[in-house]
Amino acid sequence: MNVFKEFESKITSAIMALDSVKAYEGELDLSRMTVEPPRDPSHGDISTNAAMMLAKPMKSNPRALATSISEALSDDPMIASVSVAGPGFINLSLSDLYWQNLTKEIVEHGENYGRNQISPSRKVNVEYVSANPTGPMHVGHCRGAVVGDALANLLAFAGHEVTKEYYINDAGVQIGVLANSVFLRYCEALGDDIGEIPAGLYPGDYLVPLGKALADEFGDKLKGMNEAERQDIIRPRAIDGMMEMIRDDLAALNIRHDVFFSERTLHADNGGPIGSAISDLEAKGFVYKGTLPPPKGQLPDDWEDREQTLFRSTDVGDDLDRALIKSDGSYTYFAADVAYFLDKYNRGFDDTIFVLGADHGGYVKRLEALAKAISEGKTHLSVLLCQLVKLYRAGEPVKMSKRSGDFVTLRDVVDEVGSDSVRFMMLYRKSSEPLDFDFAKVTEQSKDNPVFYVQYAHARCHSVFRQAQEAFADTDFGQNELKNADFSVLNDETELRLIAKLAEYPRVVESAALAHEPHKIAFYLYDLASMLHSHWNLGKDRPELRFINHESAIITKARLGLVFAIASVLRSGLLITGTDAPLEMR
RNA sequence: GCACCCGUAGCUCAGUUGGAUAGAGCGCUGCCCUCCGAAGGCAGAGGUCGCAGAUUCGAAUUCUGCCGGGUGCGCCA
Repeated sequence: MNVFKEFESKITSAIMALDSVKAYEGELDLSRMTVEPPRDPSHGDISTNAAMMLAKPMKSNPRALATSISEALSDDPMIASVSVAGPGFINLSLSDLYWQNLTKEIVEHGENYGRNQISPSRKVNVEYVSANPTGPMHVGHCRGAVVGDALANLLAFAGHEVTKEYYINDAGVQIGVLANSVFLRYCEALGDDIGEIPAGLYPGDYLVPLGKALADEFGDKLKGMNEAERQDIIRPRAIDGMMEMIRDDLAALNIRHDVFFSERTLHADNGGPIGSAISDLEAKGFVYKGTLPPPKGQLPDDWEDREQTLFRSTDVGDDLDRALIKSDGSYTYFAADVAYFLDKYNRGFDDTIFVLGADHGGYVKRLEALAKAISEGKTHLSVLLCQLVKLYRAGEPVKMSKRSGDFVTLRDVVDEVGSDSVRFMMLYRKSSEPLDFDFAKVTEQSKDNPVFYVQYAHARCHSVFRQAQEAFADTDFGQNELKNADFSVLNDETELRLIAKLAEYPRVVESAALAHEPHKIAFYLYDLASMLHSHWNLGKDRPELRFINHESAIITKARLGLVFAIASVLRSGLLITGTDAPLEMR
């Protein structure tokens, strides 16, 4: 179903059948051979570098080799013409029949066209968001959330078995701070005048309901307890409350995780899971006691050498060894990560992907080192770093201060501009590229707003169906009927180019999945939408090309098949990005 | 000081993993609605792919060194 793979194997067997190639049996490496659409459509439908690549090891002239390969290919009825161009490219033009048959196939598969491009399927864990459960989600979390979710959708569509995971950082000192902040709100709910929220505690109003709930449940009993006792009561309730809020925020962005993994569970039994994870590392020879060198730049004032339990991560690619146990004997945050990764590894994931913000860039090498050390190279860990987002309102940067809850929450943004706009905008850029997000622009209904443009194309397709049904009241334009349309009437150059664009979709899915680049889907959708709009307008100059041909149900049916195919791919891609594919725009 | 990310049209960005004459949107100029949704389309102008070397049939893409911008950098989480 992937055109390029199909012709790759045709080309490969044509090459292997050449006498001049047989002489080199087993010596030629075809792994660098490409079979792809040429940049310039005038060069045909498919281009390959095969001859240029093989010329050197065969001590042959690339153009001569290309000529003999193309002669071998020219018998194929699906190939309309073969030509040799430039330094030795072989360009193929496919026959109309090939594209017509492909249209039928796409109609048959509908939204599943392009699915399962990658085999064998792998078991993949994508961890994303993992915001601290101390408050509502911040805009800063937005990009990683969307990119992670779309990446997970993409990998699943491409054929992997994907788990969407959220790591709850519910074990650090920030949870103690959270509990104390909630306690203050509890006192407030009991009628105390709490005045200004002291520095160091979370000031947000979102804690007020939690304080009230505690007052309802416990009356004033908590006041009589010491801090440790009441923390034991408040912490789990506070964390649950925060996670409930975060889940709501995520749901507003159309995000649902499969697994919420709690850091606390790693600290159970006096940190048993962490202890045994460290023992595991130790058994593999990666743990020692020692001191770390001071940082190279300016020396912190309170710097002192301390002997600690360290992970020899420099043996597996890190810049510095990493501390596992603090000087007071407790575990570092990273130690919990060791146990967490071991847990994932034991759950059998072939790939472990972390989607992190650019401010976590310094963390990448130690995670990669961790995976190498624990799995001894058997599992693959990768980190997708998302660069920061700058907010603008009508061209002016939005000021944000963390003080007194004066930050922009994810919910504020979603409520103002809508989930679809947020998601698509976050995906309409390579994640390694910083992103400017302008409130005014993303609500605009114009070409400048890509999500609108793509959704409009999808709605337009369905508008054609509505119109066609009016024109041909007695004709069934359902999927089962359309797939049996006579596609031989799709023979205009512009129609065939549109089909050729659809033919690229599986390839785009594959390469986006392999490279962990969900933005490629968004860009492809934009291109496809653009071609649809363009073809639509062509119907003004050339009425005979309109989708609906009032003289002929046969032509209309075939063209509606094409429209159906386009709408299916648009919808399929929009589903990966996690945005809606509306039937009409209002 | 070190690590990671980024320098492509006036602006915001793509660039099929090393391919042919480097593309799109915005902005600018000029066109297209008696006609399936003009919320759209067509055409034009606009480039030393940060700089300098290296690798090869071939480099925006790979390597090295600079320049410029961003993010981090001992037990935080």
